[in-house]
Amino acid sequence: MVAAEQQASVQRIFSEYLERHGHRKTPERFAILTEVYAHDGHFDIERLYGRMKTKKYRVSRATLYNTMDLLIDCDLVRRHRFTGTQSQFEKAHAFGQHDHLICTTCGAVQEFCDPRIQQIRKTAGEVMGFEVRYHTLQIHGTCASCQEKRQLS
Amino acid sequence: MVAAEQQASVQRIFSEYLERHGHRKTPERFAILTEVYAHDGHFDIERLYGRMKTKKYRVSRATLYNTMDLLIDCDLVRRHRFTGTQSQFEKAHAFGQHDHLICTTCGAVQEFCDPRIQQIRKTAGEVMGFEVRYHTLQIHGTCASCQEKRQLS
DNA sequence: GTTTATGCAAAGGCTTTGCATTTCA
DNA sequence: TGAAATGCAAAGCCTTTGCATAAAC
Repeated sequence: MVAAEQQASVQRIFSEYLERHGHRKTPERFAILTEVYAHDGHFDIERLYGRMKTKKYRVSRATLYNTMDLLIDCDLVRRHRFTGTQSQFEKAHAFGQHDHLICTTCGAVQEFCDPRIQQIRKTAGEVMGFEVRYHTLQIHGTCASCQEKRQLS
Repeated sequence: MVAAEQQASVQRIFSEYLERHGHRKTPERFAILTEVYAHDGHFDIERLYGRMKTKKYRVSRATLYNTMDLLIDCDLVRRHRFTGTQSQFEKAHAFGQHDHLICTTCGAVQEFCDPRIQQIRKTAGEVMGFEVRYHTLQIHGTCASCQEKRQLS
């Protein structure tokens, strides 16, 4: 799927979600969604705020926080709490499920993918009578680069 | 392992850790470890602070935060960031590895265990040249109780 | 006797809240 | 027109920091 198609797709999903829940379709909300889907990777509110400030849409931080909640609720955005108090966000639609390796030394975040996690999700849900919506798997340790640096010292 | 043996074991581990890293063996540090291992389940700093205030040892919040960092560093305590900004902690020694189901409706946290996660850890580490230390797997969704309530309404 | 840890309070950083103003329906 | 969203600034909450005091080594 090319970027333009993806934009159209997520805009439609968001629009239907807002309608279904009786929320208003404000230009700010769609502008935020557009900006979120214009980039790959993780971002925090401050970075998103900065990116939008330099463009046509200047939205308040409060609106960014509110809109993130909506986008998370309709599964267009995922929230991560890697470390510290600051939340990291990431677009979640039409992307392969992936999880994260987090280096406890340098803080770098790498992505990886293992289909076996789907089995675990399924089993856990069945055993506990839990309706699974999404998961977060973080593997913490030392990245290859920091392992090398440690050897040298 | 009975509780007393476990206490002795983790106290020794902590003592050796402090020695190895040139940290002082203060009574506060051991009192905190004792209190942490006196209870099951998750706790936050405020709860731990409250529990210790009612007992012989009255420690400052700053010392609790500092000591948690040490206990995490020597793998006696695990930190969780389930939701919100507040960290949850949990003793980590001599307990079966487990992961968490988190209800997005009521916030309840259930534990579950699936040995297949070990394979994923292993594979991810090998493929990415990553030295795995620990992982956190959270499955988010709706718990059985909240599913029932939703049906009724 | 030094150096490190503690305790207290203040500062910090991210997030939420309150309220006046705007705008969608 | 009425209800909901926005923007701004203030307030909140958890956590970290600075510094004087106390204690480990």
